[in-house]
Amino acid sequence: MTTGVKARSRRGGGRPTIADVALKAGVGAITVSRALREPDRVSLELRRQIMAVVEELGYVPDRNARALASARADVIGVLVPSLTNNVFAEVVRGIYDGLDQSHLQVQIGNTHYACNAEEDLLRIFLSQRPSALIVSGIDQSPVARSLLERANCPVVQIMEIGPEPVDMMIGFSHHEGGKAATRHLIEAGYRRIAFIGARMDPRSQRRLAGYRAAMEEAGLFDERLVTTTIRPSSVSMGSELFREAIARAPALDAAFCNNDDMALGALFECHRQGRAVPSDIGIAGFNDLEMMEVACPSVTSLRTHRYEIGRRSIAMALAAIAGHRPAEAIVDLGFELIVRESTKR
Amino acid sequence: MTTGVKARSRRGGGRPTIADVALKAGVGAITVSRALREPDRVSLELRRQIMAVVEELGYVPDRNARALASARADVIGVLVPSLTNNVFAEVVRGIYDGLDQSHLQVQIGNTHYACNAEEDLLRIFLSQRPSALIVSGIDQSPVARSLLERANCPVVQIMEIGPEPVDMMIGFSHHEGGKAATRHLIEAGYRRIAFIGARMDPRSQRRLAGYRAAMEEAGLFDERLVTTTIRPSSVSMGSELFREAIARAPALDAAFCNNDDMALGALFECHRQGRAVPSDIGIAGFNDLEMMEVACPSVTSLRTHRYEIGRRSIAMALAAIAGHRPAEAIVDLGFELIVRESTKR
DNA sequence: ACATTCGTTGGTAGCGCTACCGTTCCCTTG
DNA sequence: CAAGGGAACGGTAGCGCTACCAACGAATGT
Repeated sequence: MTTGVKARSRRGGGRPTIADVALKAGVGAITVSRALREPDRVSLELRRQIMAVVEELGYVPDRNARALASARADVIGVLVPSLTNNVFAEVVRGIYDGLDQSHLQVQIGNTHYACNAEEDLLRIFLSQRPSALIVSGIDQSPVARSLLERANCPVVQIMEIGPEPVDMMIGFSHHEGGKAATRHLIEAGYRRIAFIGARMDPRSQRRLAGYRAAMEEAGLFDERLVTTTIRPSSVSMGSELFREAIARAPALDAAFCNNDDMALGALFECHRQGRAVPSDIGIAGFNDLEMMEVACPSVTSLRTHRYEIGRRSIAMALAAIAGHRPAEAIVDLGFELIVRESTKR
Repeated sequence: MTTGVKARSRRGGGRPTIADVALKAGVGAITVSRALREPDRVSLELRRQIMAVVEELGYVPDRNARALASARADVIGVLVPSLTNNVFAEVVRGIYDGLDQSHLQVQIGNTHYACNAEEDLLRIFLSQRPSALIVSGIDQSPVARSLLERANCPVVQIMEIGPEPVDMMIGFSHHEGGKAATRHLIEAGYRRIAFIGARMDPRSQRRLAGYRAAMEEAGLFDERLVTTTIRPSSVSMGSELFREAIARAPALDAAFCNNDDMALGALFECHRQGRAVPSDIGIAGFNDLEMMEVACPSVTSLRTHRYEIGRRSIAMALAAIAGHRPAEAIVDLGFELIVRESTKR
C-alpha cells in the first residue's frame, strides 16, 4: 500500500509541488498559490519567504493542474492559413513579441487554407479552454463562427476588417488596397494592366475586386487581363503566371500581382524575356516585403502592417482577458503605397 | 449549499464531462475513457454505444484534466530560433504536416537566437510535461542541456548533427555543406571567392569553417575575403555586405553567401553595379529556396532538406513516444549542390 | 471436475492546483 | 467599549480525467 502511494506520488517525476513549497515555507498551499499569481494579496515578508523556497526547490507550477483547477488554460490559440507564407510568419512573430513577459503561451494552428481544418483545430483549441483566440480572416464557415461565438473567451479576427466581428477585429481592407495599387498604375500612365494572382484565398479575391473596381472606373477593365490560379503562390508561380498573362494579353504594359513573391517572379520573367521594367512593363506587388526595396529595379508595393497586426492583436487579447474591452472593436491599420522604380515610367 | 455545488460544476461552462457520457451510455467512466484512447480494449458493441453518446452530447475530453491525470500533456514542444526565417518556417511546416492525424499538438517557442530565451522556454515547456521536445541546433547552453537531459521525454535535436546527442538528432553537416559549395566555386574557376554572412549563428559559423577549409586546401584563403556581421540576415543585408566585401577585396570574383536571402541581395547588387553574373562575379547561396531557380540568372545553391527534417523529426518523436527507439540515434540527411547559371563561367 | 488464464468492465483514489468560504487579527468608527 | 470593516491567511472540496487494482464471466488446460 505504502509503495503504491509512493509510486503514485512519483508520477510527476519527483518534481516539487506547491505542497512541498508550502510545507518548507511554513505556510498554507493557497498562500503559495497567491504569492505566485497575486503577489499584492500576500504580505511582503511572507512573499519573500515563499519566493526563497520556490527558488531553492526550483518549483515550477504545473500548468495542467492550474488549468484544470481554474477552468482556464494560459494559452492563446492562433489560427493561420500558412506558416511558410512570409506575411503570416511576420504576423506570428508580432504575436510572439507582443506576448513578451506575459505568462501566457501561444499555440499555433495551421489551417492550410482549409475551412474544415479550421473547424477541427478550433475544437482542439477549445478543449483546452484557451484564454483567447486569434483567427485569420473574416470568412469563417458557419460552424467555425458558431464555435467562436460560444468560445467563452476573447476572440480577435485578424488581417481583414468587415462589418460583423465575432468579437474584435484588426486588419485592413484588401479591396481598398487593390484599388489603391491599381489606381497608382493607371496614374503612372499604364493602360493594359494585368492582374496576376495565385492561391486566390478570400483576401486575394478582394484585392482582385479592388483592382476590377479601379479598372472599371477608368474604363480599362478587360477580362483577358486577369490571370489567376488556386495553386499556391511562389516566385516561380509569378514567372509562370506572367508568361500566361502575356499569352492571353500580349499587349499588356503592367502587372499588379497579388503579393510580392508573385511580383518578384514577374520581374525575373521580364528580365529573362528582355522586357524592360518599368519602361516596357510596370510591376506592382502587395505587402512590401523587405526585399522589394533592394530588388533591381526596386519594386512598387503596397505596404501592409502585418507585424503590427500580430502585436496589436495580442495586445487586444491581453487587454480583453484583463477585462478591458477596447473602445473600438474594429481596428483598421490601413496600408501605404510605396512607389519605387518598377512603376516609374 | 446546493447552489454552491451547481455554480461549481458550471465552472466548465456546462460542457459535458466524461461522467455525463458514462451515465447516458450506462457504463463506467473509465470505460468511456478507454473507448476513446484504447478502442481495442473495449468490446465493439459497447464502443459503438459510447461513441454514439459522445457524438450526441458533443463530448470533447478536457486536455488539461487528461494531462493532469496522466502526468503527460499531449504536447510536443518545438524550439526554433526564428519564425520569419524561411528555413525554419519550412521546418515547422514539416513538423505540422508530420503530425497530421496524431492527437498531439505542437507548441512552438521562438528563441530569437538567444540562449537565455531558450532556457526560459524550456522551463515553460517542461512545466507542462510535454510528450516530446524538438530543439534546434546542438549548441545548447549547459543549463539548457541539463534541462533536456532531465526532461524525461524523447528529445530530438534538429538541423545539425554532432557527436553527442542528448537523445536523437536529425540534420546535416553545415561544415561539409560550406566546403562543398566552396569547392564547386573553385572548380568552376573562381579564385578570389568571398564569404558573405549575416547573423552568424553557430550553423553559419560552421559553414564559414567549411568555406575556410576548402579555400585553405586550395591555397586560396585570405582573411580579407571574409565579410560577416551578427546583424540579422536579409536580402538588403546581402546587398550591403556585398558592397562591403567589394570594398575590402576589390578584385573578388565570386561570393559564397551564408544563405539564399544574402545571395539574392548580392545578385541584385551586382545588377545595380553593372557586374555580370556569372562572368564577372559568381554567386552561390545556401538552402536552395524555391526562388533561386527562377531568379535571373538562376542561382547556384546548396539544397538542404529542411521540410524533411521537420517531418522526420516528428516521426522520430512519435515513434519514441510509442516506445520504438530508432536504430540510429543520429540521422544525416545530407545536402545537394544545385549548380545553376550564377556559377557557370 | 477444478484451477488458471484472459478479455472485459468497474470502483477507488488521486494528479496538483485553485475557487470558495472561514477565520483571525488589527484598525476604524460611533 | 462594542460593532463593523478590511487585510491576510488557511481549510475544504473539488476541477475532469486516468492509473491501479479488483471483480466477473467465459474460455482454456489438466
